Amino acid sequence: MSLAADTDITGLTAVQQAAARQDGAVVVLAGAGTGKTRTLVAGVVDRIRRRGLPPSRILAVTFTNRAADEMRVRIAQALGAEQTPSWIGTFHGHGRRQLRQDPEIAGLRAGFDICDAEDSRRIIKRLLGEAMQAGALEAGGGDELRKRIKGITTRIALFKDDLVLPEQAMGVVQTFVARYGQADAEDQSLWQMAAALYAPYQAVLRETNRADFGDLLFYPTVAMMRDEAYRRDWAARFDALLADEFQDVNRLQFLWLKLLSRDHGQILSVGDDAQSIYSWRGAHVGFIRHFSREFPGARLIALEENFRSTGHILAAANAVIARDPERLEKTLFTRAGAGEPVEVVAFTGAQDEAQGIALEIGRRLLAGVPPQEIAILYRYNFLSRQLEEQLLRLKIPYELVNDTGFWQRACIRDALALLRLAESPDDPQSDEAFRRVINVPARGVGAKTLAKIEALAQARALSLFAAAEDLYIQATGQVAQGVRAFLMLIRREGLGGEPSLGARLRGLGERSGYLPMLRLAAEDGSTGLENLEELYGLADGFSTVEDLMDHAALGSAPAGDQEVGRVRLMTIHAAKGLEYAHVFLMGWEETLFPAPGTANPEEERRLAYVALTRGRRRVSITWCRWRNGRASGVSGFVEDIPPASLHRGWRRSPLPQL
DNA sequence: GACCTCATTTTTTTT
DNA sequence: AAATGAGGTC
Repeated sequence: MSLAADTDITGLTAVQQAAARQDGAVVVLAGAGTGKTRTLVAGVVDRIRRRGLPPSRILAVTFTNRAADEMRVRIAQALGAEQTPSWIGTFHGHGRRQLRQDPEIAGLRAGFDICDAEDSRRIIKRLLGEAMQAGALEAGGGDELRKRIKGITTRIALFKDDLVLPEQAMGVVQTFVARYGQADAEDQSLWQMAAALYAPYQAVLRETNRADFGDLLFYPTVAMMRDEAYRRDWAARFDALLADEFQDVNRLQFLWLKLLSRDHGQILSVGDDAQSIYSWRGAHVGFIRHFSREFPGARLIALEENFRSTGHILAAANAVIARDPERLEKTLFTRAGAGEPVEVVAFTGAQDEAQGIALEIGRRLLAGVPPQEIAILYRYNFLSRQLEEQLLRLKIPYELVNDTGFWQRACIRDALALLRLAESPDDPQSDEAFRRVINVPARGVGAKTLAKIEALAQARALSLFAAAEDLYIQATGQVAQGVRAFLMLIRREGLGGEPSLGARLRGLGERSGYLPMLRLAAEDGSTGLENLEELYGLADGFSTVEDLMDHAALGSAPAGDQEVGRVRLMTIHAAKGLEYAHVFLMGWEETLFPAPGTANPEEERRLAYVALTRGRRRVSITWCRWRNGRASGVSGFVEDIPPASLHRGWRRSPLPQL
């Protein structure tokens, strides 16, 4: 899709336009490549320009920051920046905004921190440890323990996504086992542990004035359910709601939208049930499939003309998804020609596969295909490994598309923890940050010393930082001196003085010894320094520490992410909503994809559908007979593709136009 | 008691 | 890529 066609709001098809102008509750069933985003953007434009609604009274919601940014840019292009609604954002972003205005509904104070999945896991780890010491729980050690920490954390998140309160959790365990689980003993006990730790976990968050991802929307929604006046207050702020990717909303998100739109019933939701791929995050495809049940009188409009792919690619995708019996009936068609059949190429091993793909990409690049028009998609992240090696070997420039990577890197989080600690050293809210940085670089504070600090903090109701000050104030010796220097640095920094956030971060990094430590390590090719430089630049774009921290937690990748001249590597999930002229789908083996023994085989099928429909002109599926010493056949999805649209082996045809 | 190095192992998918 | 665990040294 060219940029011009993309941004031209007037150039809509009749159906798209009807969808955009439709009044009341409406669900637009928009197949892949049918102009979903254009329609949504046109919907916003229509509400402002034709219906005359003030931009400030329109709320549009997406799942990813990328989608929100794209929508904002397109609306700004159509209407100008000053006419662009400020309530365009992700569910988490909106929830954050609402909770920042009313933190007391969650028992929080102004200035609460948002903690991400890693922070959550740290809390669960601590709680599990305490429960084990008390003999209340048995959670094993090592790998076992790590798995359980993760399992419990994700399950608590699923409780929230389904609007389950801590005190209700025990009662719904069996329901959740049936819905998500393998129903084995391990799964059962994980759900039970999650239910048991849910309340203590929330207590820790509240005591340390923090909210996790789920809380951002959970508390506002619960508050709106319980308190009609509160709900009305919020609902009255908006005249119209618009929701993107509606097939992936979970119960919590659905209810939030419903509570906000109940009074006027103005909600335009857009989605494709055939592309619902986030049930593991609590999404229920039923919300879009039975939309009119929840919004009586809702209109359903289907977009079926695909403007993206050629005929064979669509035929393949249609055939794969046709075997999902639950789906809403809808068949994509295109006016573009038949194009090239989908290729399927078999390899003997994983390395051959990676090499084969790299070589083929090399050929296409030589033939003049721009690198950014090529994407390699895989089911699991680990599949990118060997591919990267081969691309490096052939000197093919590539980019790992990984939305959240940057802000989760250890060095970025360390730097931010330093800043958080300097901001409010006496607040227990900063304890997690303290734990993170007190011994990086090494200052001789290990587990035993930390335990001593924690005990003192506990006994005297101090922050860890304040407790450490007390402990070290008159201690002597090499170690104590190093720690004391660090404590004093933080204490001084708190008094402020540095002009910009970037400069403050840099100063802290320098004087805490963090940057010098990285420089020592940099000789063996560490990327930490580059990342930090990027952080310093980005940080200057924020006016408050809070804004910076929120942004870091909510995980949008730094801009400058749209590198031209690089082949893209990503998971199928990450590719949703994107399109490329040339798409490689690797690892299509029956032992890998669909994932064997999955609780939700239909979702794997939809994932295959998403994968196939990313391609505009050429789609190439690869698989190998041996991977990790195990034999496998080709994925069943390949068998579903009509033979007429399938070609075995690379096709040596002249390369089609983009 | 703390810290270093080395090897091992891991992963569905992510806001 | 990063988070562990073991085993050895200071």
